[in-house]
Amino acid sequence: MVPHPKTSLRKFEKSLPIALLRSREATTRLFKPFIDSHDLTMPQWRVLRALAEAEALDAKTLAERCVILPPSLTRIFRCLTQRGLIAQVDCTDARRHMVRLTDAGRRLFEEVVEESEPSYRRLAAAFGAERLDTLLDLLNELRDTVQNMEDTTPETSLPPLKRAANH
Amino acid sequence: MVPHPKTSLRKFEKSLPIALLRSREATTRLFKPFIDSHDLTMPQWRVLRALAEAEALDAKTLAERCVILPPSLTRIFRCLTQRGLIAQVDCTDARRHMVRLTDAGRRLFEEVVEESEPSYRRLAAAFGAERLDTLLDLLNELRDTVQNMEDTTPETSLPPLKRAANH
DNA sequence: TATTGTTATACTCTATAACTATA
DNA sequence: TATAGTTATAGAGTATAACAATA
Repeated sequence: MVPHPKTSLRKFEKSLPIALLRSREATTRLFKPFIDSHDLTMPQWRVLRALAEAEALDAKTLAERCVILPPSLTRIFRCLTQRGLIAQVDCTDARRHMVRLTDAGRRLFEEVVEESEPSYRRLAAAFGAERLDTLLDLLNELRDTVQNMEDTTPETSLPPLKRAANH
Repeated sequence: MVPHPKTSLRKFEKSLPIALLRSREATTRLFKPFIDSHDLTMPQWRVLRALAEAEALDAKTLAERCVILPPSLTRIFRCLTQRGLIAQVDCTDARRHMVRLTDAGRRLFEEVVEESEPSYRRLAAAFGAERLDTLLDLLNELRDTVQNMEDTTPETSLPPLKRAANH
């Protein structure tokens, strides 16, 4: 007898933040070994991935796209630069820290993509390629929806009293 | 002139782990203030939420459902118990740490739910209630799919060489 | 002997404020 | 004056191994 009441799991599974977290945890578990084996952390990998699809990006854009706070990004820049995976790019606005992938960075990126491709294909096959596409669209649209809500909502109708976190 | 190349964002948005992360970040931003204002962290909140829908749960089940590692859960138990929000429950298997919500814990849970309800409704209205439901189903099914893949996949066809993380 | 959970430890990320430099 | 990024700092989560207690 296992004391795991499976009662009323439905409501729990209907929680959006939790469902997102658990799904992410599952997919991360699937792909993280490939990232680990190249001594990369997940945030570092997101930065490489974002840079792989753009000439160069500045810290602010990367922070937003990769969901990394500026202080973390500063450390990641330092680390990836030391490893020769990214390099700074001159920018007309001297305040901006623009970076790009080096050749070594691009090689590493493509290596990881290649290695993880079979797992991705097996997932797409098991889940259904079209459903995966639907899911991705819904996820991106959800994000847009929340952003629009924030943009169009007067401050006063936002949460009660935004206190400092973790305290 | 803003130096944010919007080129080829499509591929980046097609990355499943990243799309999940960014969507979660957006929805978390929406609901976290309500959690913060009651001096709860998100993991603590997940534990309360999971317990709100079950008589009592043991640490292992909570760790799995809430995506929290056992050492973190131990700390969270200690904190929530000190605050009188959860209490230990006797279990026939003395190895298991079973906990339940106290009355105070349930009151707090319902308070948070009530306060965040308007935001949830606005999100459901803006995104579409049915699409939200579709999204939740897809997320839960994705998780199941990954789990099945892991269960049915021979160890040997798994990633190349699972080295220790962060090193 | 296997399972459950706690402790110990190191590292990373999260989050905020304060500061510097540039526009 | 506003913006971009870094530094500083505190705190929490992540992850692993080792240990204790129970089954």
